[in-house]
Amino acid sequence: MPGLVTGVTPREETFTGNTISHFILEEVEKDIGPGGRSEGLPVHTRFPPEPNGYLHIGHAKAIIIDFGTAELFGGFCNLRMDDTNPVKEDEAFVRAIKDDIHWLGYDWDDRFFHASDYFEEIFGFAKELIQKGLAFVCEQTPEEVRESRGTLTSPGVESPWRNRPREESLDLFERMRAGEFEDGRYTLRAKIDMSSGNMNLRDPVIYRIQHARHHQTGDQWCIYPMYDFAHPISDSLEHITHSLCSLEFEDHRPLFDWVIDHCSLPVQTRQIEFARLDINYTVMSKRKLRSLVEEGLVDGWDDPRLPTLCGLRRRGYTPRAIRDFNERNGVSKVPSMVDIRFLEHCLREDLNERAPRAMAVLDPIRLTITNYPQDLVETFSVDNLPGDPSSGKHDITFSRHLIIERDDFEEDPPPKYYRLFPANQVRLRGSYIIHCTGCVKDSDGRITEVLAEYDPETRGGAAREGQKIRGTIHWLDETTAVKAQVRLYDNLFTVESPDDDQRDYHDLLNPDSLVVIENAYVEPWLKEDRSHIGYQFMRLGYFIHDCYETTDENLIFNRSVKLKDSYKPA
RNA sequence: UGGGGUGUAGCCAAGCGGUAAGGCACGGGACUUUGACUCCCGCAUUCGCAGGUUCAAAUCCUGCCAUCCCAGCCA
Repeated sequence: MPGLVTGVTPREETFTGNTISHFILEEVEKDIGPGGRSEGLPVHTRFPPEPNGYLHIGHAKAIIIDFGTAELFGGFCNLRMDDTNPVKEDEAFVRAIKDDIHWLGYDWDDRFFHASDYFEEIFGFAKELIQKGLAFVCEQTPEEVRESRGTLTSPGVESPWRNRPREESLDLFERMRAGEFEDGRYTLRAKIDMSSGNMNLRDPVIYRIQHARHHQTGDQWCIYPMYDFAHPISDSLEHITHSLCSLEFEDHRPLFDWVIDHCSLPVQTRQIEFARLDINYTVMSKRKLRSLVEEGLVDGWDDPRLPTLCGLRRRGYTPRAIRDFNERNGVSKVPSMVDIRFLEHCLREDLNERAPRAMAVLDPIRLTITNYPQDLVETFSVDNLPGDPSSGKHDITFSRHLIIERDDFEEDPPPKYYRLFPANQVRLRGSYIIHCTGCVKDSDGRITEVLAEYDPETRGGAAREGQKIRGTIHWLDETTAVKAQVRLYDNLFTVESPDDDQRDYHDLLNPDSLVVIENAYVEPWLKEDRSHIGYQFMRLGYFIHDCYETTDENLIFNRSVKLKDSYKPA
């Protein structure tokens, strides 16, 4: 089944040829050079998703930076599940996360890890801190912690337990692990600086009691380390030289460094932050995506309107287009909002080069060639990619009754309209040049049929000597066309940044984000053919078989992206 | 007198003391058996603002302004 998971997308499918250069690469270069902090070490990065949701295109940026940087320097990139909070996470997401990364064309070989693999070590480093007098077991309630932390502009107050004897903290910490206390009774806190301007340094909690079953470690633990403690340790234990993450972790870096400095760790991992990807007319937050799915406003996590990787895949986006998009966007620290039209451009650019061409009619009207023999059926062979015989060929049939697009005919055309209208000539792509002789209407005045005559001299669509044909339209043979359902997708939201909008986001949803066309028609070879990158339906856009619902008998196509269209009625 | 970031075109983004790359979008034209593609042309006398240093400043200095992130026992 196309579109379903099939392993790592091969290199040639994702190759972009872009030259990549940005500030992170420059920093890494310095770090591994003479006198650098990672001198002599192989560049080693990691992609650390929390297994609590599906990956979206924002994660793709991180993946491309993490794996891409390692690749550029001939190093390694690990995949690590950041699973330090058992109540929020689930093994079920792991499979999907791996599939999406593989689909993007990256692989981690045997370097798949969990932060939970290091729980024992992390516990040990916590004890080291206690022994060094750099951590203590605190008995403050969550409310007390909050109150004594101070505010952004005023310093906090030290916990009364801050100077508890090390032996006492050590004993309590061991008993926390042993399960002697209920959730929330104690925490382990780093002893740093309650008056720091950086809230992260005001004696942060680094361990909490949580009697919850962990999807990896089961009931082995009832205390779990916090991200700020577990992350630098996991990185260093994996010999990660560069821990690349998004901007909101910038003020966690002093804490990251503190942990690296005070625990006996093997590698001085360096954290470097970059701006996360944001795209207009959509939402990227896990919370918003989840609510769209759970409220049934979209059709699951892989709804083609969503920016999730599984959604984009189903929509017909290619890994190459997504990589190209990210590489061309660049990496910086400027909080940015990228125009979705650039994403679409990258997809078109990829598909234009390799998507087979076919004809489809979305809004059909009959075209009768009045001077064409009643029972004749001709067959034309056309290139899958016009002008590129190596792309293969497929047959199309021609007969007296054809199907064309309703808006390719105008009884009374506006200026500069050069499709079909009475007395005008037009080419039916790949077959004949015809001239329009009129149309038939029903009693309501609605056009039911367009009439034309063909020129037998123009077989194949070639114009006569000196003849200029301005318009070429797509068509199907009524006798062979196959009915299909076509799903037209558009932006999910009507405003550029649903996130900054005051209004309820339900009111910002685009009512036309999905338009289902039940009786479209396509060429018959699409019943059997399954291009994994989809097709260009000429003059309409790029479309792909819906990977889950299409069958040989019941064709369903998703529109990946429209073709550009410079036609603007005067 | 909190801390940490960021300001170059409508949107991304190069630039690293020598006189504003590139892409998207947009406008115009050529070509065209897809109003697609391709190809031309146009699109910042100016880099958040104000001073200063310099022969020379988007790049260095000072001040100001705007904007984003941080007060989970989330990541």
